[in-house]
Amino acid sequence: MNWQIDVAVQTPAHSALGDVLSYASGAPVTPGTLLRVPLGRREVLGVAWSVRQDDAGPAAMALKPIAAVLDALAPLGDAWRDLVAFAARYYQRSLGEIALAALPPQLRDLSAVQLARRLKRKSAEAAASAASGMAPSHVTLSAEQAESLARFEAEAGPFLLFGSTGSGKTEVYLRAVAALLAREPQAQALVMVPEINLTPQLEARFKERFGPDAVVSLHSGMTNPQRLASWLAAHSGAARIVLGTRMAVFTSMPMLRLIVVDEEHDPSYKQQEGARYSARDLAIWRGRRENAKVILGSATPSLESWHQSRPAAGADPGGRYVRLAMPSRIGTGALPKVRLVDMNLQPPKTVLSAVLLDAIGQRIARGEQSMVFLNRRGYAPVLACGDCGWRSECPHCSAFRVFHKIDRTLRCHHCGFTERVPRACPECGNLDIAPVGRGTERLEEHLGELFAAVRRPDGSAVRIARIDADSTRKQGALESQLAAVHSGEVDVLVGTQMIAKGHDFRRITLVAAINPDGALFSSDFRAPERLFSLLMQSAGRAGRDAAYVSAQGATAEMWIQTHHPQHPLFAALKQHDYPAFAQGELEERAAAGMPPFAYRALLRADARTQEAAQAFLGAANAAADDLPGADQVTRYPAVPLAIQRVANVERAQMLLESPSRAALQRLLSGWQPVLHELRRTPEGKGVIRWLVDVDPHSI
DNA sequence: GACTCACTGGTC
DNA sequence: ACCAGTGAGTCC
Repeated sequence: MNWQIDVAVQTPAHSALGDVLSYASGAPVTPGTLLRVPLGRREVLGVAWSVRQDDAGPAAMALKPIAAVLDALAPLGDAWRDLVAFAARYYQRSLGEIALAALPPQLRDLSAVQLARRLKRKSAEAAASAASGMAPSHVTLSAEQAESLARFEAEAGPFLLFGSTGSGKTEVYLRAVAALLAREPQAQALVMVPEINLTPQLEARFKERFGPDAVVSLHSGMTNPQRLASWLAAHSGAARIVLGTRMAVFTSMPMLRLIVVDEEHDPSYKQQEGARYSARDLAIWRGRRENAKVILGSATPSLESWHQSRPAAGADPGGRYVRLAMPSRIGTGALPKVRLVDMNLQPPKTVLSAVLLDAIGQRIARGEQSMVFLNRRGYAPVLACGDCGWRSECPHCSAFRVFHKIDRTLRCHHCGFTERVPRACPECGNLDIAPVGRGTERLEEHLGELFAAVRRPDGSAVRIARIDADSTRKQGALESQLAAVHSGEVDVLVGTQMIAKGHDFRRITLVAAINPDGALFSSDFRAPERLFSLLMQSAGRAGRDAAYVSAQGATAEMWIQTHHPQHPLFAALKQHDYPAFAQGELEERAAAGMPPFAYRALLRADARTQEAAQAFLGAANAAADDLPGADQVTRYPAVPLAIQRVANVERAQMLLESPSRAALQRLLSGWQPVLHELRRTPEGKGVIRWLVDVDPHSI
């Protein structure tokens, strides 16, 4: 008896190979089973996708036999394979690429025997550790929380939990999970957060409530053995709750019944390399496929989710999501007062306005903390020569290298190229080369000078700290720096948006955005949305500890320095009025035919020269004319990327746009084989790679 | 995408 | 003679 097994292995979408490779087997294999198969002269991990009896037909080609069956592990379920297949189709990647990326990396290196041994050890450990029970919650729910939970239990969803910072969204997640686990003894829940940094505090809260054995984490900051252990626990059903970043959306969870996507608006949910999937959108799809309820939570939802959760009105039947609103902050702490500083009224080149400095000074005098953020790390974004006009360009990229004063380097933030700062101008030898503009390092230094003479209530010197990607590079650095802020060792905290996300700084009563204007008139249509969300989140950092704030008699404040104080974005922000902001943005998007009222995709080409990249895109554009769906898709001409060259690779892209998602999908799938062919033509010469980005985040 | 292999140019 | 680095071709 002979069987033909079609296997998903890691092959890219742009290879001439099909989605699956066929192998011979003397015995049938359940689809979803992990296998080791020969591929060229190596042996790789694969997933059995489909199985056919192969007795009748003459062997068209001699198939290689399967090398090993990893049958110690339960096969991956139909639902998991459907999710992988959907993601591969929708995001224009190969089945194998998605499937293998969705499995823990260490599985690739284990033989059948090693895996079996490992599983045996795991099950012995599981039997030894006594099942730990749930700790009941001692928190009393607010009326809004109770109402949201009641509707969550009564309706099917998907749900958008629109709750302002401090409204207690996490408690709603915990209760929803607790109710599920109590009701169904096998059920599992998946909880996603945008950043690795946010997993430890969430993990602590979940473990406290559900016991340490019920909860596992899954994110790229873990070691391979840790990831494998978590994945196996999820796959076997032993772990009731999986916490993770976007990659966790693919975790095999046989009894998945609930998916939470916290801070669903966060751009981190969109993978930006390899398969460019949106974990939030896949969570919705997966929830529907597996009959799991989905909660998207945010204080500033993505406009897509906001629009999708609009209530019915007149002829409009409304969106597909159920909107649950929790507008109030828990406790007595009011939302912080938003104060705009009109920088047009300040002396030219002012970095920190006198009024803001005064406000920070008052906080210091009262022993309170302030947080100042600037979205640019390093000392200065450019180093320039005053004589000859030399500037610190990166030789490999079309970008400036950033001056880092701490280690006296010029670093390219795009390709990593680093050199020591030259003593004199490399062009003309002039010794007078100077930093232009400012980053967090310089801001930290500047604040230090301004407050050098100021004393804290106990007479000691003012302490200023900085948190950004540079200061937290070392393992555990972020934790220790956060701890220093919490313990009150810091008076003024300087940082990038890293400090605006999620972390509770209870004793901070002032938050300031120094220079957020760039996003107001950016060519990226999502920039205002991101800015609003960032400012709202930052404001949410202030005065979270109501008791502390009122005991101090202080009012929490959010300060914004801007040259455009009349901008409607700030008007909405002052009122903490996300709905007003969203309505304005959505009206603009509808008028301009932009997402969520249109669907988009990008085709990008990387090549040795810009001409080669554009020639490829031009040929691709011409070849798309007659494809199905083309009549409903607008194709824009190829343009260089904003940062045209990175690491000596020239980049160009073209935008596709359609009011119909289906038409766009049809065009893209018809295009795929054409693009493969193109690489072999003269127009494909010099193209290093091409890629399709469906629902791109920035263009 | 990951790998191998054949080929290049550099060095001892 | 030996290698690191690179480009082209293969993978059921």
